[in-house]
Amino acid sequence: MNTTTVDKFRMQFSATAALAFRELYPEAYQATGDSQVFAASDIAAMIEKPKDASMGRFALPVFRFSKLLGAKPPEIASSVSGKVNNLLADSAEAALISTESIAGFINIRTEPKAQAQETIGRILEQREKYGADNSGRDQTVLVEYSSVNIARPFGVGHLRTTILGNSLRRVFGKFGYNVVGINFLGDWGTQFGKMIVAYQKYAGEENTNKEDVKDLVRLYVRFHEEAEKDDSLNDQARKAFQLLEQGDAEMLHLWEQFKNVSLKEFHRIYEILGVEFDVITGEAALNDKMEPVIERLKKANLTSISDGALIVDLKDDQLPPALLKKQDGATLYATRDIAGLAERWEKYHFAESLYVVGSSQADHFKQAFKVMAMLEEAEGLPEEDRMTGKVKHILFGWVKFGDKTLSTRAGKIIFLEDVLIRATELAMEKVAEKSPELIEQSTQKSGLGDYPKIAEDIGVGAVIFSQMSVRRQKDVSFIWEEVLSFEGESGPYLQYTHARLSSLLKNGGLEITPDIDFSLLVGDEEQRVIELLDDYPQVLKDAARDYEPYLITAQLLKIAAAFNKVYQRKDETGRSDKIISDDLPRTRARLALVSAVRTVIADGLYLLGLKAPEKM
RNA sequence: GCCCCGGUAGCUCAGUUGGAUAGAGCAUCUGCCUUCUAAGCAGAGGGUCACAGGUUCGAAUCCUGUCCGGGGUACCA
Repeated sequence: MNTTTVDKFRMQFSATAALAFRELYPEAYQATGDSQVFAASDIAAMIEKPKDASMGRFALPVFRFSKLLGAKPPEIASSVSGKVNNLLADSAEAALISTESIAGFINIRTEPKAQAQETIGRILEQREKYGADNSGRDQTVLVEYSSVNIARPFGVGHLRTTILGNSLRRVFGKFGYNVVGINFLGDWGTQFGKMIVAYQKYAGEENTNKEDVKDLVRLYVRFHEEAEKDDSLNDQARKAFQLLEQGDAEMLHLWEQFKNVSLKEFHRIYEILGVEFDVITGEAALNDKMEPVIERLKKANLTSISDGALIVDLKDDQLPPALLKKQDGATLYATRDIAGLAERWEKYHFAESLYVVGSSQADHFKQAFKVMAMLEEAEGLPEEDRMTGKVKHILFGWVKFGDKTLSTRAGKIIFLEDVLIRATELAMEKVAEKSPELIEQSTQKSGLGDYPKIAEDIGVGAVIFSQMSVRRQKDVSFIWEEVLSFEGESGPYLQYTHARLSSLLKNGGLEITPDIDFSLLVGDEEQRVIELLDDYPQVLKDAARDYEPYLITAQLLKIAAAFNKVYQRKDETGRSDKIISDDLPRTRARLALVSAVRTVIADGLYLLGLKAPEKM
């Protein structure tokens, strides 16, 4: 199991503090025993991070001991802090931590050299495995994401699920899970009836190129316009889908055409985004899986007919019944997701199955999960055979368009590709301005057109970052000037820092080894960087626990900022205090730090789905 | 109506398992490139944490109510 430096020190402090309490307050200790509040493990659990890093590596607030010990918090903090220091002075590991008390808090500092040695040593040894562990071994996690609709545009609205899911897939992989990333395409349903009707009616007069997704989208939009005026079109669409579901050859043929054109297009976009899947399937693949589940539900007496539709009454005032079949007998979205739940459980027996889908579908997933829970209950399955509690809806907010020019064109589709192209164009301008030689040397071209790969990496990085810098639940504002900003908190800022680190290592030209003089890394700025690196493994765990990759984004920004501070530092005379200098031991120590920072930033960028350029 | 989510600096957001003077970025203003990438760094100004009660030694954080915004509310997905 991977432990961090601060964990180790925290345990040492907690054990010593427990002893200090015992010796200082023998009466209270007698009364409560160490199984209550004075056990090292209880104290460890109370430890928190100081508001400001300069106050110490970690802290113990003692307010809650006040009543029990009949003393004021500052007094307790002061005496316990003193006692701990005394006890530590006698121990073998004497000087590794020290404490001081301030207004009810005991602040604990770690000895800088030890902190540096432990953390940097660990990163240099473990490299890209730093922060990884095996806690997920032999367990399968399914992550469903992207799940775009066939024959519809890949719009910016789909960006969030795609980016978020791709990142979660990688984060779980870091912990040794067998992760299965699933792209569950919306390739079935009444919408295809609409497409088919639109195609049959308008393809001729609109001169449609059926190989072009944008043309198909145009037909789809036209259908909705016409249906506004003529509701019978919707009936025709439902009819067409019904025929499709019954296996009508002509309908199937058209459906396959639409599907192939879309898939080709999607793969191109995924390639550009660097998004990967382990399984690409779709609702249509569940066609023969729905009846068996419906049969199970019927057998369990959970179904009923309401207004001519086949439903499951969820016995819940908060949830409407789950519809399995419409009046006309055709299936619905819920039917397919329920069938999918059953199928995936049977196939994978997952530890967790995550659905990365927008918050607007919260009720839909509650319904589907509830249906399965009721079914498992009714069938009396043993606990280990139930998926209940293992399936989760990983919801996220909308992508909002705050930009005025866009909102006035509300309803108009914004193609993701156009966003990516614009970002890449801007990145290219910037590269041309800063490092023109990179464009001249560039041999690899972008999938977006005639752009050098480096411009794509940066532009796409900026777009991905815009989706990964905000908490999941929150709506994210899509504001062109912010998405395309390459300064401050941005993807390119992280990438730039990575390029700078890479460049330093190259210029240094030294082999990076852990046998350096760690006492050369005890400065405040260096220590700040090292502490943030030390926190990284815990951040990864939190990101996995909360399904929140943005935590990684936030940590990388802190690390990059802290490092850039070291990089730009000036000495007393106002000269810049360089990483690489004539002082060989110092250069070696600093390059070891550079190398460790680069390892962590590269790893984090990978987990977020951004490229980590060596130069830019 | 009911249910879910959100409301923190001019803007976009962190901070919400209760803790120490509420933090970043953008924008505005002031500095810093003859040697390691200035896509950077240093600094300034900018706050009724939507509002009102409550719990607590301590509330942006927990509870109750109100207001504002977004979403959902069976035959779309």
